Amino acid sequence: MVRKIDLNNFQVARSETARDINRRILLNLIRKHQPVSRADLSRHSGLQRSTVSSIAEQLLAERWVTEGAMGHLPRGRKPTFLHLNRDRVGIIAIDLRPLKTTIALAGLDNRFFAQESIPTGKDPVKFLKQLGGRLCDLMKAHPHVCYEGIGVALPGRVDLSTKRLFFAPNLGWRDLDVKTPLEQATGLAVELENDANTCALAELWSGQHADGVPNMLSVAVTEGIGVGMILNGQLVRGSTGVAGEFGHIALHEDGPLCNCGNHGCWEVMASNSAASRYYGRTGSARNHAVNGSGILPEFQDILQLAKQGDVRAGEALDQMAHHLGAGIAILVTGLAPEMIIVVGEVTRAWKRVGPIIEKIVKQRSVTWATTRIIAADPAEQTRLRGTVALVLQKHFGAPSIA
Amino acid sequence: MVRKIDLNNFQVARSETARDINRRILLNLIRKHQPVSRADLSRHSGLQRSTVSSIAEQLLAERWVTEGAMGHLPRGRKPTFLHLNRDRVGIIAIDLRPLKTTIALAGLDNRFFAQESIPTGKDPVKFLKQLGGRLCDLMKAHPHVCYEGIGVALPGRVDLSTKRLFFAPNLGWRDLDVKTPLEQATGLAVELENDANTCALAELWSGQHADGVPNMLSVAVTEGIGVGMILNGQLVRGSTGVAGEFGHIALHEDGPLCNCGNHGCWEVMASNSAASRYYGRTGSARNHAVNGSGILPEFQDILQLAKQGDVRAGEALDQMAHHLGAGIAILVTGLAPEMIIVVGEVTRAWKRVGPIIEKIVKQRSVTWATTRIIAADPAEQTRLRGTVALVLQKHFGAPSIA
DNA sequence: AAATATTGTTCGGCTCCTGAACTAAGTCGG
DNA sequence: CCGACTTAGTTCAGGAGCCGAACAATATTT
Repeated sequence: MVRKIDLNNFQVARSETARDINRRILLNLIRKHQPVSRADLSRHSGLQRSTVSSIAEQLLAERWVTEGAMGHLPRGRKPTFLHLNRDRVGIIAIDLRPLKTTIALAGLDNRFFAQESIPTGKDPVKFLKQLGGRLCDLMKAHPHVCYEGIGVALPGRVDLSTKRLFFAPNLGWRDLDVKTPLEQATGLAVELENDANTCALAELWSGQHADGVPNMLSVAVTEGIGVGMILNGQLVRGSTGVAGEFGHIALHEDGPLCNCGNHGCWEVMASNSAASRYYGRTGSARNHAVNGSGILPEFQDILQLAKQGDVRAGEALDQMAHHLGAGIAILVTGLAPEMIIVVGEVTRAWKRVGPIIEKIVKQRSVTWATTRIIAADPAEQTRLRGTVALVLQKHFGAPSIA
Repeated sequence: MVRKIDLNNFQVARSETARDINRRILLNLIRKHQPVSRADLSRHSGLQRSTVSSIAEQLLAERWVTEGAMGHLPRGRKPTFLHLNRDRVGIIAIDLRPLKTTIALAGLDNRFFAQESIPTGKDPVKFLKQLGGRLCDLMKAHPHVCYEGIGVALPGRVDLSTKRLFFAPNLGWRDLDVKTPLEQATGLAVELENDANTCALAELWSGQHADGVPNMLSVAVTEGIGVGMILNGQLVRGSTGVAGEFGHIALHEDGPLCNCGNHGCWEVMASNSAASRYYGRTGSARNHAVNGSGILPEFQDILQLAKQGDVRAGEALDQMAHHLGAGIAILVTGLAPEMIIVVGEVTRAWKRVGPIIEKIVKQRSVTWATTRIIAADPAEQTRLRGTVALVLQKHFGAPSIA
């Protein structure tokens, strides 16, 4: 895929550029093949053994990698293995959701060695102050970590240039600076990203299905629907950062009214809230409240009921799945990714929902054969892992050249 | 935009890599600012004057650029201007459309200095043989050109790995090797690309509106609808090369039957053929044939009639525009490009069609403000210019690194 | 013990960028 | 008319970094 050089924003190559490029390649190869010897790296990369040694020396000095045990070969000198230095960096991952906010501390190996959740406050300024305090506590509790940065997943789109949150519909927050308060509280660089985008990043950088997959989409289903797009191996954010709002494309012009002002948007037809609505309507009674908190049941309850064999709940899920499939069919037809990963509570009923989606997509998309549709494992904490990837990208991503 | 390094397909940096990168940057700067002095290039690029001189020397030796007239400054030594060597390369551009195939010979400056059209034959093998013969004639007629390659725009998608044409619905060609016969006839490298993609490339590389626009879509409206996507400054081809088939997303589940087997696809609702159908239906008479060749009038005739004030023709165009807008609204909402360029005969009635599209998009897309919708100038031969860009990309595109 | 295989290091040679010094060629002010 | 100043372009030493060959280290096999 040839890219046009952006003459308004490019980097010329300096003497050190080659080293930067090769360093990143080796870092990625070590990440993939660890533990791995210098000689193996040379073979994998095509670089000379001498060059690999030189770069390895630097990486060791910078503590990105460590030398490990000796290997064993049928003949010849034993290789010394290199692997990523797990303790080198700490990344603070934050998943800010409408109800609760999760904070975690991750190492280079994408494993979390601390995690806590707090309820998300309504007042953004107050809450960000509280969150900043929590982060300081976390850092004080782990003083020997070399902190690399903070990644935040937000339930809304982030302005590419100002780095402010445009609008988070389910929080009611608008044009908010999330970055500065957290940076001032912690002294670390903060990277913001839309939650659907972080899901896609998570799958790209640490997914099980994503090896060598340059085109993949995440479909994040909650109260709304957001899509994260990885195309040609990179996140697509569109003009100002608002790409991915497929949740607001019109599926049925005469459908229910959406918050956005239009009728029959995908997320009105296929989100968790839609399922709640379907449940309310299927029977005759409208206020069959389950948890007593409102007129319509929470989506969690519908999942629970369906599992227990409740027919109405099951049918609500089926309807939701049908419309999810209709939207995904559009994505498959238009973008033909190798993979689409569905994220959200709905995956807990994947045995029921998955086949319906598959069926609709096969029916409606000419190009269905090119795309695998996969449910994200809820245990994998896709959002959180994505924010880690967001921070690690800086070191492991392709260098920004030309 | 950080890209993940593809460990199955990467290039390490060698000593010459820096030169390759900087050479491409300078080549692009010369293209943009020509005529331009070495000193100016140094300022634009940030490279040392000595480095610029060294690279310029190479480019002169390779005849990519030539030294032109002296400039004039209020003070100091006169600069010698550099500009692209227009005569350096010849690119053969081929636009293969269902009815006619256009062949042109272009220089580095995107200007065509020879052009001819032949009717497209029904038998692909026979036709490709004939086309190859024509190409040889063209090359013989211009023997002093240094031929760089052949770019072909096809009315169908091309398999990324096999480079074969998957399927061209309006030609009825299926799984066809277009590349080999043309390469054998001419001895030149042949690049194939879908016509919607070439339109997008044309706008990216030689468009008037595309300066510094990394995200843009082309919507190619003919008997069907194809979309070409430039995202993050590069063509998105999807899994096997079939991305962009937005023409086959379902707009109305109960709409007319499409060739693809589904109902209410965008291209059934908004293509040239759709307008012909609307024309036939608006009045009571169905076979109001205009050219006498069939039951429905050609789209050309509808445009003509509408221009002459025919109400039915105008209403058919309005309907078509309405549905074009509905599809474009989906693209704007989901991909939020800076720009969408509409290509096809329909742009000849843009004064009528454009405002309707704008209106629908504003109504339906939350993100409409981020996107300009523009009609391609038919005189600019977007398809042909795109195939030239396809070939030139190899030299002017960002280097494939890491 | 010698031959062979494999890992990892050292070093000269090459490419290429930087930056300072230098040459070339113009304007301007006295 | 001439020297001061300015800008364009070239030359050259110095340093970063890759390559490739030679070499040292270490293991197995004969």
